[in-house]
Amino acid sequence: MRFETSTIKDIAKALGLSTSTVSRALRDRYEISEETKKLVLAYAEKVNYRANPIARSLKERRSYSIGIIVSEIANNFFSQVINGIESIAYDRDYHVIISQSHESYKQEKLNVEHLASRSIDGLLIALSSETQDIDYLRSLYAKGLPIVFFDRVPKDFETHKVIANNFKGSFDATEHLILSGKRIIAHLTNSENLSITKERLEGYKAALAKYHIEFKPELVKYCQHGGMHSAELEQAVKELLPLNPDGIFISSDRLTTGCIMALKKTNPEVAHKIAIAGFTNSNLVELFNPSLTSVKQPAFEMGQVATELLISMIEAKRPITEFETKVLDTELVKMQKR
Amino acid sequence: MRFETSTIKDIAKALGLSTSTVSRALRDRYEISEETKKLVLAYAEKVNYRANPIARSLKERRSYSIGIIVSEIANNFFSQVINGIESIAYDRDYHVIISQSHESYKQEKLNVEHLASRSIDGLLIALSSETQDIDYLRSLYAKGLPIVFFDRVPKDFETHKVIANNFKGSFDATEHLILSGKRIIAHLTNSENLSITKERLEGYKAALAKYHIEFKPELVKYCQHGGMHSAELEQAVKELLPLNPDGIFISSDRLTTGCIMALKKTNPEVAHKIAIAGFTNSNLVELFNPSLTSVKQPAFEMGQVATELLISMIEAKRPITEFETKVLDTELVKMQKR
DNA sequence: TAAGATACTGCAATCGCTTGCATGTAGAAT
DNA sequence: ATTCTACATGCAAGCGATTGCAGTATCTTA
Repeated sequence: MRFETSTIKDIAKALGLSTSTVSRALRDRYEISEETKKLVLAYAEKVNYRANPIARSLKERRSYSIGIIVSEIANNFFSQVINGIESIAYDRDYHVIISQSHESYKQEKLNVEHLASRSIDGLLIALSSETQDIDYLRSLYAKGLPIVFFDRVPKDFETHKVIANNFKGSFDATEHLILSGKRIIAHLTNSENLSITKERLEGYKAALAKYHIEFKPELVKYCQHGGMHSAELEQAVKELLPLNPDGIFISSDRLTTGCIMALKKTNPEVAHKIAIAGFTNSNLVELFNPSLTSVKQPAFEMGQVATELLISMIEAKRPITEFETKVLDTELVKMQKR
Repeated sequence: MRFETSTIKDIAKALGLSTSTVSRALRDRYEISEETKKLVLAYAEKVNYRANPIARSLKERRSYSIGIIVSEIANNFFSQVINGIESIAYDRDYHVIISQSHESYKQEKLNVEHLASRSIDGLLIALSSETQDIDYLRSLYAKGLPIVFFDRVPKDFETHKVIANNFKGSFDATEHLILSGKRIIAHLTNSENLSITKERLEGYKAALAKYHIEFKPELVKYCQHGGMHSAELEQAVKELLPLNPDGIFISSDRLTTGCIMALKKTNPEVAHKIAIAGFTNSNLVELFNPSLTSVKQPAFEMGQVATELLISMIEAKRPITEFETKVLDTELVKMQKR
């Protein structure tokens, strides 16, 4: 099966022009007379001509597409980020190619390298929870692949980054729990590798400190796989409950929903007694039972900002030396009274 | 900024061979001596050579990528389908490019045409709720673009299709409501254009008929935009409530969550009195309050089957004349006692 | 010894598009 | 009449990989 379309050559032949003239007419170059342009444009329209982007990519050595790596698209936060990315990319005539790491380092590396070999012009990436070694990214970056990190960013990698104000988001959520009378506040969080894990832990600690509540390391549980495995979560919950927490602050979308699920499953009787505050961009929070206080990240905006930065890198005439880390504010959505 | 990689030419120069020899060695052709092959392979490995897929696509007139159109990736059903698609596609060395129609016909058409011009080898599509005119798809299909429809399929379009057993899924859900004592069962559903809407309505009617409950058209509410706008849903709920339904059967993922949300928002006092059964692939159903009975579609499997069919079309030596419509069974997950 | 078989390797065209350079024409300026 | 400028168009190379055909070297076989 072959997919047939007309080429610049067909147009040239039909109009008795050379391919160069046609190409230039289509690109509206000054060398071509208005008359010829009209002729070409009209004919191109008639045969529904579409430039072959593959050929153009080969010639111009760029593909007008940008790669995205997230852990899961079935995650409210990431799918909202992707919507933000698309909204900007399509306006600027870029295409996006989405890949999922499923929180696996191996998968992430494979996907990135696959994308890179498919001539993406730039990469937007949120690291997987397993990722520690980012040398493969450094090497691609050194070869000239523009990269912008968002949400989960590496520590020492000089490029643009876009993150939420994780410290403040965590601080606010924890403070909210404290102000509603909770004193034994557990913290369920992601892999220690992640930037967001560290920042959110700091916010949590700071809120405790402000109200003179002692920080107890045993109240912090890390989930290596970011809640991808329910066993991991149930284990964490099982270890936390004997410490009698009256509140839990949870640091990611998947963990938040997963933790409530685990609580309900393993200890339904206490599920309603523990106040929960967590990061989540789910638009179904209002339906949850037990209900919770959520920290919403500006996901859509994050995607937009990251994409703008990436495109600016891609289209930069000369190497960029000044990099920004944009920090966007989160929003605290307090638990509904019921 | 330019992204530098080594080409076949570089290898040829370094090894004092011609590009054709290198190309043939890499593709393990019989004309090349074992010795030369080893040499080339070793060097290619050393410089981390990756064939430029753009160049290969141009030469071979195919891109090894397949396009996907869904209404929203932020939808459990679709994101699971996508995971199924990926699982097969990557195994067969295809890449996937995902686009969202956001339930808009215009957007859908735009995206499909964009994808087609980017030389996708085939298309997997679930129609938007607005879509009525599929001539643009017919024309691409006629030009040789393989297309497989899933979930939301058009009526008269001769190609492979993969759908859930919507009739049975709806029948089971409605029957379940009846067996739990409900008698005034409303039906909240998608745009009338969609195949799934018709099939699910039939299942609903059949269940009513089986128990000699009269079908009342006024108990059926259509949402043109598939629940993309909350106003639309709230309006539907507002019109339904005066009819005093004791059960509602809802026919799509987004509508199901949206409807519960609308109920809670506009009429919290009755929200718990109405039994709800609906299609949804959300993995958070257990958290919902009020809880509900859900019809789960075999989303992952649907993606897999559709992809296998599509790839078989793409790789077919001669035009295909026999088309299949695969029907996959749904699963009824009954409401949890609380 | 000549001719054929076998094993390797390279030349060059091709996919569709872009673009530097050369060419050609007409009118204006010297 | 000669030179210059402006405008319009075409030639051909090149992006990276694939592949039909041709060429060379070595070895068989009659």
